[in-house]
Amino acid sequence: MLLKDPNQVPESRTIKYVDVIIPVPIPKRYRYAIPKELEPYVHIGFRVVVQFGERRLLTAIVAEVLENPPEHYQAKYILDVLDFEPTVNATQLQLWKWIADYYMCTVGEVMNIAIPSGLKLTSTSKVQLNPEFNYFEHEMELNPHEDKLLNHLRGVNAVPYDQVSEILGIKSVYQVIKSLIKRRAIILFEEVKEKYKPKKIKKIRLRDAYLESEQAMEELFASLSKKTKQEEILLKYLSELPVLSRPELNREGLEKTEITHGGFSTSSLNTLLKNQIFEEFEVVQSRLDEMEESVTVEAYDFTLNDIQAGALDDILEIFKERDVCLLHGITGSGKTEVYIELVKKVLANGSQVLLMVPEIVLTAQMVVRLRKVFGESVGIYHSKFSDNERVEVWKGVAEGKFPFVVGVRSSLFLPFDNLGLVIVDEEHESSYKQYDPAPRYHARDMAVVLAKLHHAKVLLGSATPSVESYYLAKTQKYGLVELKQRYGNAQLPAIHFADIRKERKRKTMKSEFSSLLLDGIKESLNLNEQVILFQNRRGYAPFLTCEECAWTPKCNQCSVSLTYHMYRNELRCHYCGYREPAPKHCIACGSSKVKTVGVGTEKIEEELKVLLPETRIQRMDLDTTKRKYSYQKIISDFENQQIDILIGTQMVSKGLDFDHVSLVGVFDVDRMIHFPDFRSHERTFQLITQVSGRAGRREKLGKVIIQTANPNQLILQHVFNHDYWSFFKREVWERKQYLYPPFTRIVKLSVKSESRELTDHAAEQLAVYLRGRIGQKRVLGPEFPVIDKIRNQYLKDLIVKLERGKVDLVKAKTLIAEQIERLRQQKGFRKVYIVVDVDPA
DNA sequence: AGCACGCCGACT
DNA sequence: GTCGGCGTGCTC
Repeated sequence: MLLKDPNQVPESRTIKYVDVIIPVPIPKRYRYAIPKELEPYVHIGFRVVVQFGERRLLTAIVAEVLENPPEHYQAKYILDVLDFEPTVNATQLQLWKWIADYYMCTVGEVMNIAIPSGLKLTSTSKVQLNPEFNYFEHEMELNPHEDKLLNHLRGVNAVPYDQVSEILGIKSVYQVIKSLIKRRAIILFEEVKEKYKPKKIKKIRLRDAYLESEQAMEELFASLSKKTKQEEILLKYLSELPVLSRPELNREGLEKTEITHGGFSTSSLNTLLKNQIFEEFEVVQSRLDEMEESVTVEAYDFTLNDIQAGALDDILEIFKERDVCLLHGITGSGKTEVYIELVKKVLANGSQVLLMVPEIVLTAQMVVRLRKVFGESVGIYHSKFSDNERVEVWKGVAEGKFPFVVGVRSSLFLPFDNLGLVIVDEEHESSYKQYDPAPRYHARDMAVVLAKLHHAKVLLGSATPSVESYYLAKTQKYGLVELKQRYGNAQLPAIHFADIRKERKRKTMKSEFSSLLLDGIKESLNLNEQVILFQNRRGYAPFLTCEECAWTPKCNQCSVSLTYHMYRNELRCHYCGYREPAPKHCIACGSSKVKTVGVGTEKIEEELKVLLPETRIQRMDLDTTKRKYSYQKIISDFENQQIDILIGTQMVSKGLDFDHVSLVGVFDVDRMIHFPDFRSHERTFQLITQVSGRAGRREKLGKVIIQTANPNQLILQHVFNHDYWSFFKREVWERKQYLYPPFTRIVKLSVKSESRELTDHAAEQLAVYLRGRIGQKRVLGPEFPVIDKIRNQYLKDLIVKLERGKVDLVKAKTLIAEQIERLRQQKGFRKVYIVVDVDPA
């Protein structure tokens, strides 16, 4: 690619300009000039290459084309245009802007996560010897570094800029390079390359000449009669592809690997190619099909039952008047089928559909199902996809190949141009909220915004709707449809509580297992049924402690204890990833009485292996599912009853349907209930209800055993009765009392720095500013969070509560931003970083 | 964010 | 004196 000098003076009178979005967290607008010859090719949404600062090249998106030059500076020129079609359409740009404003970040930050990095360019500076430079004439003027670099460059083509410091063995090389450029000894240039490469497969086919007549083919065979290897290859080709009877198949050709992997000689094939009997060609192949190849699922035939059909009608009716509808359907009520019918209808109208699902629900199970119904028109957007795969989905959506997309959070940003419907499944899931990096957006809420931009409808689905969404439905902002019966009239599972306080007193506990739960497990196993155990904490134990001196290993960089992981016998920090071997003796006093405290999935697994030695047990948590397909492997093993008991974290609670699970056991609910967060009750209700939903299918009644120190807690009673409504009423009452969402909007500000004192001072100062401008009562804190140091950054939080309907949100956010700016202007607080999280999860 | 510049201590 | 560390300011 030829790059032009950005500072070159324009030859012509009228120049156009562009304002661009650059992938950088700077809130300013940047305006560039368009060179005359590129002018016809520059349009809104196109990618252009711009120089930003002295050394950086960036991929920018054209946000606006303008007639007038900037007033106070000389604009640089755009260096190149990368597209013939817009990469980003106008609606996407509107969404980006909306998100940047609402979540208080820059459009550049939105761009950064919105487009796959394969659509961005990498710019790597390279240094090269100037061929016109005569080394020997100037040898004496050079300092040792300059001399060393030039000598190195004489042997090679070009060297990446970052390698220069290695070559010279010094850190700051810029002076050396600058001086050499001045002497015209070297050239510094930027090499720009498109990162996305389509996957190509090599194919071969017969030259057409041989298919034109039987005679040609006979002559070919005759010429090969003594060349056995080559003849074999020809025969193989003809047997795989009957081109003699159907010559049109020759266009398709055969994959080269089919020949070479079939034990045929590569060199013979090469000879055939060289002698112009075969020809080689390449086709672009999609990477997207690999995921499903291993999975088989029976045909997915269904008809909606009366209740589902009724729900569908209700939804359609609601959509006549409202844009958003909440589908509250208890677990197992068959929401997915309702979605599918709805999607069919919208697609038939010629509109696009986006179905959003939380990360872990999007498994091969679901994908294969949807493929069965919608075939090639479904695009899948999963977070475990490589960047190249993402680019393929992106392009597929843009080209209209995928009118229907199933995807995670970030699929919101795909280049839809005609959305008719967005479905957000498991709408309550907190994984729809992105925390790091900015934009800290909520995909469910942004789905509503996206749909509005497209004049499309939104269906939110959940068995346990978020309090916010259900409140909006109950106050008539959203439509509401409820599915209160399980599909096929199955019953909701029966909930039992194992009172571990009583069992401990009676000494009927076997380590972490109550007798009620253990007997339940045995009973299920005896009936050849499966069991799911839920413990929402990975590792073996959350910490170690010395019985003699109470010493506990802590993370150096974070204010947490280290979690003990048995399978590697190491201690790990779940916040920064630090690992070290587990100590045999107390580091403080040398005692060997180091004990684990608390319970994680690993410990449950280990104890169970001792209690039930013959049983096939599998653990499913972050540690066992890191590889791309390991999650699916576990799921399919469990489905095929290769596993009797599945122990896991939240992962086991989501969206999966198993036919033979009769019992679900839940550990440690009390910790969940008493977690210090205004959403802890909501989370507990959702999590237990979701995981309970895995128990029992069709005619079989499932059973759930929850271990708790106090079965009388109100929230557990709501769970016991499967009573969402009572849970909701109580929760709404509390939130109204204490001014939490949906009655307020929360903006959380986290102050971060390398020193506790600095963080503390900055947070206190910020609180003063905010109270002065926003109002005393609206600002809570600052408070040190429970974990007040992560990766050597000290944290202190402030909460701003803005009453719904009373406070002008836009104004309030502007005020908040101004106070942050005001703080950052102070010399002493330059090293303080403030994270703004709007609507924190 | 990244990158350059400038000012400072600490080494040949 | 130069090297590299860190604080500061700018990027069209």
